Amino acid sequence: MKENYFPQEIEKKWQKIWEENDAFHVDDNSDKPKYFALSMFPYPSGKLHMGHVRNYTITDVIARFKKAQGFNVLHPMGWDSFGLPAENAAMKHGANPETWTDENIAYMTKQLKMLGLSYDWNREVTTCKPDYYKWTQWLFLQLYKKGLAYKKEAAVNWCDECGTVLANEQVIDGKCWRCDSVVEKKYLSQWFFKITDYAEVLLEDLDKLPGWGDNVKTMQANWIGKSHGAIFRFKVKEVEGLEVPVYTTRPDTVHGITYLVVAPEYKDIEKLTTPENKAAVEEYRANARKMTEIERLSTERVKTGVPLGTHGINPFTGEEFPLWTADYALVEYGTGAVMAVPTHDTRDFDFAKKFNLPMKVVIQNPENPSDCKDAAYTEPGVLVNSGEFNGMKNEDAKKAITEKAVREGFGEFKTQYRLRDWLISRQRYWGAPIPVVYCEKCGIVPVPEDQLPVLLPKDVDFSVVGKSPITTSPTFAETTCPHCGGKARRETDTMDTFVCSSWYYLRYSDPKNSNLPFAKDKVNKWLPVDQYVGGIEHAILHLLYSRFFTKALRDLGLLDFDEPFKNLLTQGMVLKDGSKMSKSKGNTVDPDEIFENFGADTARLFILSDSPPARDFDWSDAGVEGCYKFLNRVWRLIAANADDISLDYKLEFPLAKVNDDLVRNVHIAMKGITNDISNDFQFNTVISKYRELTNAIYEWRGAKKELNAEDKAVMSFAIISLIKLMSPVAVHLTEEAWAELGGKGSIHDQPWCEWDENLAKASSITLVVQVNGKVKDKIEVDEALSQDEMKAVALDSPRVKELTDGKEIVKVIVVPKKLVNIVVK
RNA sequence: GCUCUAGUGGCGGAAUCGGUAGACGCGUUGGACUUAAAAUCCAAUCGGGAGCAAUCUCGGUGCCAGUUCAAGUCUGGCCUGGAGCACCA
Repeated sequence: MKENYFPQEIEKKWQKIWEENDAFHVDDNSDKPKYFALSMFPYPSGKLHMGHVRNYTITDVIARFKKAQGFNVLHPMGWDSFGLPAENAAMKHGANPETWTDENIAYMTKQLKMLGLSYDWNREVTTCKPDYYKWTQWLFLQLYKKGLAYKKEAAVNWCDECGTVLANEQVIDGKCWRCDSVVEKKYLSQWFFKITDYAEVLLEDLDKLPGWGDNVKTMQANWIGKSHGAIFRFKVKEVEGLEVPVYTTRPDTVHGITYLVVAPEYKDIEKLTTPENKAAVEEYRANARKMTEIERLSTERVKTGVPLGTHGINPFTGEEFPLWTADYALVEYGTGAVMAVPTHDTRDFDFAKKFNLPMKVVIQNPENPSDCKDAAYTEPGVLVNSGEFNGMKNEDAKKAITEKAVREGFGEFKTQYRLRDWLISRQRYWGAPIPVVYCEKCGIVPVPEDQLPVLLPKDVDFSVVGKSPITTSPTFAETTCPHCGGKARRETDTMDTFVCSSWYYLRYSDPKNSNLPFAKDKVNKWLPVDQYVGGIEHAILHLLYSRFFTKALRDLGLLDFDEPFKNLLTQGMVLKDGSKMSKSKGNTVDPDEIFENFGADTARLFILSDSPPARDFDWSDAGVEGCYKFLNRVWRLIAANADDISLDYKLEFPLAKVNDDLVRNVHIAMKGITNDISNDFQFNTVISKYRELTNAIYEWRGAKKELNAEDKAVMSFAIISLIKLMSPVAVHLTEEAWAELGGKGSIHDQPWCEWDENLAKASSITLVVQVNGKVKDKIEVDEALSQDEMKAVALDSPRVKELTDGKEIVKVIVVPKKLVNIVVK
């Protein structure tokens, strides 16, 4: 074995061998229990960044650990390869998005292989390839048949920079999630997925996911935004037969209504406007329409609005109140109209203050009544000024008042969700074409399944601005109706890339299937994913969409499980000097350089070493070097002792004779490392245990001059165990060492180590002796000591005698195998 | 504002059940080896105080209370950072 560690040489050698042997091939027909370890697949942007390295290393170690533990592990990789950057790059360089994407995939594949990841590349999935997007289109058709895909005219978020619409979830602070430019409102006819049909079950089933972090679950719950309340319908004094329904979560405050607000886009707003107010209302609405999201937000809660001139009638009191329009009422939520109770809602209060509208207190805290002159009172209380409901607790009144409305026919109980339907149309080229045609006679006609895939046209001009390049194809749009054979036009919109990534994990179970997206038995065998690892930035979008897809496909009978991802690990960001690595800050670290200078094993070890996976990780050059030095230290340890190590060592002396600390230390490490990986993947402590064991072997070896036969067995046991324990992380070094020591096959096919509970602890224990809760002495004692004996030993300690001399011992607390606390006065 | 999450040495972090706070590493300092450097190895490293010294002593896990023989860990209140949502009626 070479004296020095040359990672570059070793790593290339083994990567080649693994590839030639198809070493990580996964067999569908194994007797072993299955385990599906999944990383979020990357967008092929060009090069791997350190976030990828962290993500894939974590999953790889999990996959290898589970494999060693006897699972049949599915650990695949693929490419989320549709999307705008490819199209932009094509425009910029006059190339084709496909070429650009293929080149990036090739480069990044090379990098992934250099990282030594144990992927079964036979199962690679690439969303922009026709053999994949054919099935994205097919799934669209299934959802369409079920009524879960539909087209409607809607106010949409328009990003001018990207020339496309965005889903609600893709608008961040009024800006585009991808290019950061300001998002505008536009009215367009677009395709939607009816995710709202699944709002309740998407919320409820979060309880079925104990393996997800609470942060992600609450984010999803907040996004779905369930609330309980009531609908009340108000008659309009000036317009016979027209009613304005409102949704409220505070039916208890209904006697306090002093005005009512409808959104500027409210459907009946024109009927509700009197001729005298028409001009002002029109102007207000026109302004609201022009406003971008960001402008609407930047008004920072300064309320605006204009009166409509008409009046509503409160069926509970007979009182009349004015109708207004204001943009703080949202047309998409509830009924688009709000009953305003300024005394008990802060927004209504602000609005009423500004426009000098009347207020009426209807809820009070009897202990500390408020007149609501300076602020709304939104706490619980008792009803006042509310007729028959006076004196009732407001929580009880919610029910009683709604019941009255139900009885008298002007209201009902209502559960409301914030979640909106998922807008999937994109006016872009580089996506899966939506497989429908528009026929003059037959209307919307889905493309028959046997005509899939609808291929992206190649004869397009990428230099066009403000519209989709796909529309420039002279051949694409023009087609015939599959139904009547007449003239028809193809849909030129493509699907949001999140559609493609909402089902890719299912395809891994059966990636080559040309008859179906996946066979039912295979998908049921491999799924759900046992461990999903990825960034927290996908907590809402991708994970919610994937959950929706899984549930919809279950209802279509395509699979038999409810949730796609059993356990979710959201890894923290990789930082440099305290801030996120980014090209603009110039603080990026190129993985290629790390591979070249230190090797992939160092990169893998370091990225796992300093922080637990869920926390942010601060990259430091010194830390990388520290890990490189450690691997060198391990190498030297093995190389220096290689001649004394035998793979068929025998440690066959009776347990009682095992007073060798090294043997115990190895067992302690085995137990500790196994537990640390099993409990929340605490790789940082796993690596500190590698170091402890390495230090212990060095120390043990340093204390001996000559090794006798038994020593050699102990040495062999220790070093081979270290190699085994480190094999999921330092994948190349351990493989080389295993081979050099004469191991057969691959270290990565060896079973995980097993330890003896009796040996996985120190031979004696340290009895901690406290006086009044403070540590005063430590005594090495036999573990078998009874509680009385422990007490006796503690009281016998000279230190204790000294400290308790002349004092009264009030109490002695004995914690078995640990501690004695003597309480004195 | 609401929801989630975190707060421990110079730094990253460790500490199954409430039971030795600071594992392991980085950094720093001193030393060995070397003509020298790199590499490597050894030692020290939470703060204050006492002592020539071994050592002893006090304080210490964001802040303030509480429960307990015993609190980084449990309870109540507060402060700060991070993330998400945000006029959702």
